[in-house]
Amino acid sequence: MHDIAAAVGMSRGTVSRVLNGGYVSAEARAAIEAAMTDLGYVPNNAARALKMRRSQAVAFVAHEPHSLFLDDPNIGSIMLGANAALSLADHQMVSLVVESARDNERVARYLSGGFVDGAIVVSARTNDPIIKVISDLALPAAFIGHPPDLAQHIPFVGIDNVGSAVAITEHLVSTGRRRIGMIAAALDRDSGIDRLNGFRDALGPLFDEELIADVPHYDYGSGVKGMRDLLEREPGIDGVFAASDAIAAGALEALREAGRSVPGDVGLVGFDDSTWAVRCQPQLTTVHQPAKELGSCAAQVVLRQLSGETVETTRQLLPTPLVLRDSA
Amino acid sequence: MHDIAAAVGMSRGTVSRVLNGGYVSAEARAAIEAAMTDLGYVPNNAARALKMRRSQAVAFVAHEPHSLFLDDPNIGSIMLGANAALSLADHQMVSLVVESARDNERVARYLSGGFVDGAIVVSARTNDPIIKVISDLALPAAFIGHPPDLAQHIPFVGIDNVGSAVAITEHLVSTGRRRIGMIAAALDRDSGIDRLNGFRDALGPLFDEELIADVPHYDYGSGVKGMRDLLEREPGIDGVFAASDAIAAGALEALREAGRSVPGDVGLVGFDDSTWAVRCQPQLTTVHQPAKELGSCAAQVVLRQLSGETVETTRQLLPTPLVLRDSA
DNA sequence: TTGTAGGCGTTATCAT
DNA sequence: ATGATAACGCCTACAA
Repeated sequence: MHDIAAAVGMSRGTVSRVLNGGYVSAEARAAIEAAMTDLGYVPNNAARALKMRRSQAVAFVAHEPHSLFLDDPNIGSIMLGANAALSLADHQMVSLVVESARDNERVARYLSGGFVDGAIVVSARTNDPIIKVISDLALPAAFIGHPPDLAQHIPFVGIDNVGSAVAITEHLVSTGRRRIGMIAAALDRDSGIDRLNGFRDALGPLFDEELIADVPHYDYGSGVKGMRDLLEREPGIDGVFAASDAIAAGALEALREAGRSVPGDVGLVGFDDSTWAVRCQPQLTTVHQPAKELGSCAAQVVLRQLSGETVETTRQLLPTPLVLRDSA
Repeated sequence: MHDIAAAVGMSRGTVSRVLNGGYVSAEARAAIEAAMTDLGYVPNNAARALKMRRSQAVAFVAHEPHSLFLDDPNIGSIMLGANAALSLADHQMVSLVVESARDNERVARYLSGGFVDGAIVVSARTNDPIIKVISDLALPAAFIGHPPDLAQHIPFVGIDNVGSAVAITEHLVSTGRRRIGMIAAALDRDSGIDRLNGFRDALGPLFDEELIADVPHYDYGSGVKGMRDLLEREPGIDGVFAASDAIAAGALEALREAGRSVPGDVGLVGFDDSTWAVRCQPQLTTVHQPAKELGSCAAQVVLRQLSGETVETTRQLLPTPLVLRDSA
């Protein structure tokens, strides 16, 4: 900027003013703009951020992306939704991946360093350093997936896993199934626990502890393993709630190899309404998870905080309509 | 930093030295560190970046992520590979999504603003502003997926699409197939064109223009559409090269609905060796694409430039071994 | 309408 | 071993 001010023989103040839209004469503006393209001037965001205490950037922090990226199509949609909303508000979304302890540490530093004005955090764990940093710095933030239990004041946007599980299970019952099992996944996260609880609640007296297969992840492999397990324990099983569509797809495979037809012999339902659901044969009846909306909603929440609004609803649940297809 | 210097009655210079490891007495260091945790000091990266002209951050720019995230599992693996490599070198990967013209513009500004020291760019198009920015600023960079045609000096890491296509096609021929078609995708990108060219080369006199189905994207839906098309044009088809595993999975579906067995009636091969390949029934014979390595390799290239090394090999191809499974 | 000057939080070069 | 002090590139009163 110094050089361009010198080039046109004016002060840097004036140059700054054409950048930020202050009072400047038409001719001065023209000359300066000419010089800018001429000398290939590019504003330095780092300097601007330092002075303004604003970077116009918002972080999107994704935990455990390994499994998420590969088998859960949601994270991509959530990102896209968030990016679209931030983009509209002229903010840059920068997404940070935390896979290792080292990452966790570094990302925490990054968040507190003035490079971002706020953060969207998906599926953080209870004791993540990230949570502490955000809380300590009062960094405008929104959580997706896990409510941040040790920082109740941080806004959270998610879905009602219990209610959704109840609804889909009731659908299974309404189709006449009586020996209904569940492939429950990720019981170390509350989405997993909630879905199981919803299932149990909805079934009431029909619930049988023996018909729960407990698998680690929301992925295809876990689905085939879980279904085989269930079939072995109860050959007469006639309904299955898979904790995710990917799991349901795996279950479908296991059912096929066992010679069971779907939905003839057994009714099968999933969760997510991801691309899996329509790839399967038969297509899956499932719970629609509004991934894109989750992302854009979280972005809005952060943006509102940034613009000084105090966010009132600290805990926001998006609707998850049932999608009835062919598998049950 | 000012406050903590004041708190211990020392100059900010000394405080800075304990941060960066200069000469400082044990007692001074102890006092300062105590004050730091006490006052909850967090270093300001923006200021440091301004002074050092180094942010310790590298951008990961993903184009057209919509289709990539949803149907091409590669982008996730590439990201993870890049992140791992950068993480090891204590650099923060920040990934930027460009979906709209607006995004493109904003990302270009972001790249030139001093927030990042370099960039990894995946599947850029010829006339992306990004390319110009990188070239103009001489920003250390590496491209993945598309060689940056109008900036030949920017390093590129990728795979040999032509060679890989030749190899997998020859395998198809070696299994005795004679009426071999291809579901060719993304013919507006050079990966798409190269795969088609490899197919044509390998087939020689066996090549028949009529047996090429041209579909827009590397996704499942395109696969079923493409295969139906092929079956209609040539019911006697006995071999198919799908331009990606997702396409092959779709083709499998179309073949099943047409009552053709794989690999009995028709041999089918894919490309990518993504999770699709092992989910299918039968599992796919395909070309292994080293997604993770692509990412880490690109990261290394950028890191080398950052450490002052002049990168010699500006164009680097990673090996793509054939993976023989059950579909051909 | 334009120039001047101070400061945002760091690091680095001098002295001391 | 430590303290001044001058940048880094930008914005913004305040003055002119």
